[in-house]
Amino acid sequence: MAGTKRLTQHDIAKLAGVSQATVSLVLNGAPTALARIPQETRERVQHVIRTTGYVADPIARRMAKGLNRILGVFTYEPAFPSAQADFFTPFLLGIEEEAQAQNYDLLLLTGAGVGRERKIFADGNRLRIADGCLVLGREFDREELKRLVTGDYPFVAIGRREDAGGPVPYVGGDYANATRALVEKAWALGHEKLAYVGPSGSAESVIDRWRGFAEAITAGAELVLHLDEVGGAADETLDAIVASGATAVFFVELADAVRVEAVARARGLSVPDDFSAIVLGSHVRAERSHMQFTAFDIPREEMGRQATAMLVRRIEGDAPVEQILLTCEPVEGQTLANKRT
Amino acid sequence: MAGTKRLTQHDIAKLAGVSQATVSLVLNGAPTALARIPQETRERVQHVIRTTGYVADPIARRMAKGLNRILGVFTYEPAFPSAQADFFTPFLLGIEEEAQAQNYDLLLLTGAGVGRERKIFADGNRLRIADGCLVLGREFDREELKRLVTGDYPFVAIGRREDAGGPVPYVGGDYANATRALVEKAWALGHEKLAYVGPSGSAESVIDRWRGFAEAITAGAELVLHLDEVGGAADETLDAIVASGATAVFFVELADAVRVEAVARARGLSVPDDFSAIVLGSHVRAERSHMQFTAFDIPREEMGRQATAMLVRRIEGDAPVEQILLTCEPVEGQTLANKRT
DNA sequence: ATTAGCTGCTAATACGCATTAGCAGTCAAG
DNA sequence: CTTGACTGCTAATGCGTATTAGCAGCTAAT
Repeated sequence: MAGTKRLTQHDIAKLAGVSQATVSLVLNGAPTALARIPQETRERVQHVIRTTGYVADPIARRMAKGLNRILGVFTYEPAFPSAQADFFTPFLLGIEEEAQAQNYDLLLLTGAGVGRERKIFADGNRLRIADGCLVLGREFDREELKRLVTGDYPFVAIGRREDAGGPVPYVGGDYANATRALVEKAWALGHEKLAYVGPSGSAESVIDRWRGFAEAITAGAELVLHLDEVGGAADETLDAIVASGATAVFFVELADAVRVEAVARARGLSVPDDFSAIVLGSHVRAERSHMQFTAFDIPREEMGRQATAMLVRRIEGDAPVEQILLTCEPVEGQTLANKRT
Repeated sequence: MAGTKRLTQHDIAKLAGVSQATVSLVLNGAPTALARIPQETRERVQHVIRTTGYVADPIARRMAKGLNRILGVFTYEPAFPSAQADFFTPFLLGIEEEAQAQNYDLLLLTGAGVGRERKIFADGNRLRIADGCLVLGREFDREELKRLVTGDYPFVAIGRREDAGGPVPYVGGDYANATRALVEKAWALGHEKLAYVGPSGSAESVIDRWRGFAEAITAGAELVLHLDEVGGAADETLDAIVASGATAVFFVELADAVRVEAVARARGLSVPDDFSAIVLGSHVRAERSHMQFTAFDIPREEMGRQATAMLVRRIEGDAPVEQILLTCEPVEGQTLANKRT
């Protein structure tokens, strides 16, 4: 490994019989400056560069210029490990695509620490290696977010975020309207007694769903059951649903829907004949379940792409704070019955 | 975005009433040097650092020290886009895990260029930002590989690679022996006429499988059919298999096996009753196929982990070239029949 | 013949940090 | 009271590049 020293512009300069500054100018001088270097000299320098295979050290470049075409990606949970893999992958897909299109590389902020919880500002703030960063995760640390907002470091959140000492630039999914649309659809199909399985607080994504649900329900339908805690025994959840007389059940988590449906089937109940089930979101590998739930689609790749584009805008153009919510199209599915027929 | 200028050690120094050098020493001076700075001064500096939230610029750090705890990950194909996603993800999973354990961040080398083929040495060699890099992909550019081997930049390939101007450090899967084991198992179960569907050349991974197969077959079995081209019409492949009288067919690609089996079933033939099918490798989402093929397992995550560990060894310790082949355990499956009973 | 303007370059500096040599002061031993 | 060792720091330098100011030589215009 210890071997040939890395070539520098100085070496090239000596070989070409010019100064280091000239080499730098030949490589990437402004047109006005380049105009003052005759073709002949330029070719001499280029030739040396080509034959030696010299490439500028990006670190030094960044040192001098202040930018290095790297985007940081910070995830509050490890990006790949199995459980999460399906959650982050679609985002990363879009991010990588757009980063490539914009000619940026990606720095996955990983090291934050084994076992300990991940913090953006934890260690030597390796973040600053990147020109800006994307932040993703189900729940954000509000203190850190505040610090980001107040600071002068370009970043974009994936997923809507409440103001934190100022507006947060983000690209999110419009869960509220998507949820509302599903509620209204259920109402249109004759469902008047509704149940909601999932929390209504904490993370923005959860709040938005509940808000969309709550706003739509004032239109006439009735909320006959709201189970806040998730992941509880599917048995009990089903009991509660049956007891409530709900005809349509809205699940925040696909997993809950899957378990409840399984238990229902085991008891001889049928979805959607005995009650309809609607899932508020799409989940990768949903196809594993043999049942196609009525739901809405979260355009994760597109969110990644747009967030990346927004970040680049902020880095390069000093653009103002933007907040984008992407439409989540409904997914037909087979679990929402028509009560009117 | 335009806002407070980034803090530097100089600012801290002024605030604490010391020199920049002292700040640097307090932050990360060698014990011997630290011993010469009294507790009181150290605390004063630390206090300023804490209250201002200063963090050292990693770029400048790297500039001065030469290392920055970043590992590059170069993929010859885009890492996430759907088709490839399942191929790279398991590797990345292992890589991220180990990188985190070793406290390194990951730089995904992306930007190489839209549309054009990806080259390690393409652009401004952004590679050098990282302290070393992992290279993955089905097929490598041999010229580039040679340049890497000859150069003094630490790297590790994932997957076995032939010498390229010198031995290539890698962590791969032992496909040859895994293949041999499956052939011998088939032989032990009474299969004497074998078919091989898949290429025998080009990429190392393909060569190894064929080598393992060819070596095992000398033991007595007979190769009655070798279809080199893959992805051909499954119909014709099946015709050839049937005509050859082979009792066990080895597939390099799972996809081929799946298609052939489907066509066979459509014709009223059964795997493994009419002929056995063995797949030389494991594939993510293999579970999608309802048939569990007899195969061997490729420990992709472990490969990622070990490659990362090896790379860190090379970066930090100037370790010699290592070449590791991980054992690929056989997967029982239901497609290899016993002919002896 | 002076000036103005152009050409073809180079010297010098900044970027933020790590590191080394060494300075000024104190204190104890000889 | 000189020497040496030790303490508590700082000045200076280098890392490899980008960038700006400007120098020397020449030509053409006044």
